[in-house]
Amino acid sequence: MKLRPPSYLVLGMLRLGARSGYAIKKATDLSTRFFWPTSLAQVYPELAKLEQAELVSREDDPRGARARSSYEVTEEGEEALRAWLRSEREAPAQFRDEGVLRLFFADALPPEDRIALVRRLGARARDTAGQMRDEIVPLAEEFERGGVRYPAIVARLGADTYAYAAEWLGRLEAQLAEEDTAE
Amino acid sequence: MKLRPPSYLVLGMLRLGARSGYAIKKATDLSTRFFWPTSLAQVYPELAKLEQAELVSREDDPRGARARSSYEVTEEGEEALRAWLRSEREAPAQFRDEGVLRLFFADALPPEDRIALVRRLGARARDTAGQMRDEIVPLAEEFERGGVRYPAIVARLGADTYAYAAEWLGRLEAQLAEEDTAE
DNA sequence: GTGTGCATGTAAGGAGTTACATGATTGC
DNA sequence: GCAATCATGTAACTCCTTACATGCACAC
Repeated sequence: MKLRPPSYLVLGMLRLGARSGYAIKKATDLSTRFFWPTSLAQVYPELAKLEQAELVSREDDPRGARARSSYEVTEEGEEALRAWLRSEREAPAQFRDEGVLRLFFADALPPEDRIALVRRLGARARDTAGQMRDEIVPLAEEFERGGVRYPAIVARLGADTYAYAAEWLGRLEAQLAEEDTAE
Repeated sequence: MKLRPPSYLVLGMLRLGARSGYAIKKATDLSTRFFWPTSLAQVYPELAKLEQAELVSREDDPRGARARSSYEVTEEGEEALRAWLRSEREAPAQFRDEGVLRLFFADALPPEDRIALVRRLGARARDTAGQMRDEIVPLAEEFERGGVRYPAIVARLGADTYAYAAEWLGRLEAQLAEEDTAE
């Protein structure tokens, strides 16, 4: 079985304490969502493949009459995760943002529409930064108190970087508004 | 025809002076690559669809014996581009970065490997920032001298944001190194 | 009793990439 | 002469998302 980033996401989340496929998906929504989102339709088949490869082990763990599977990372799974974490080969980061694409072509708009576009982008960046600061970072810091540090580090890196971009766009907006009134 | 971001990418690049499918792809590699990459296998079918919808017009424009199509944005195409630039609806930004995913799970590694991982991430961010600063920004500034400002604005936003992330990771690396020697 | 959350999966479709296929032009 | 670049397209494949399908548990 060829392991890809979604495999390591599942492996890593199990290692951090998520037990079911559902829990893994929920955990990603509260943490890796901003740099590696996933869906249930990815998680369940991935778990099945990892079980077949004996990188995770499965146990029945029903809640009342409702069936549930409880997964754990095996020793081989841990080893595979560490090997990936150490490996140098890596696909380049992929960023796709329709908002920035709009900004790139903004010269086609009249000045007031350009400023509105910059304002919208700035507001969105502020929103994202705020969401990370208020929702993602505090959750990650609970793990940090338990000795698991890196989720909090990544959360702060994300929050700070988005905040930086938000400020940058704020300054641009102010500058454009000034130019506009100066005429 | 339903227009999606790649359609507007093609439309916008034609508007900025690219004439052929090949030229559009080359232009994206030198500008939008970091927030909206594309491939020739996307550009050519997109051009054909846009022509059918009469948002672009095509002319034969051979170079010697080699056939070439020269495209131009029609009035309807301009209008469609402006409508998109003004529209508020927008898919959320998508960022996928295997490097950051690794960092998120870095607690599974021994301290020295964690530092090496942070160092690699920092170096990569510095590389990207440098590439933007040295290759993308100067090219965009040529357009700026011709009155087309936003490609340069976006290039600077990207270069500055990556530089910020690179510095952030540099500080983290220094801090981790200090903790490690302190023990 | 009812809505929200927990829980597990499959099927179909969309978006984008890499590989394949071909050939002329230009600069060294 | 040869390599890099210009130029156009198609086919196959991968990855991922949305929609579909189902049903229990728990809190209000």
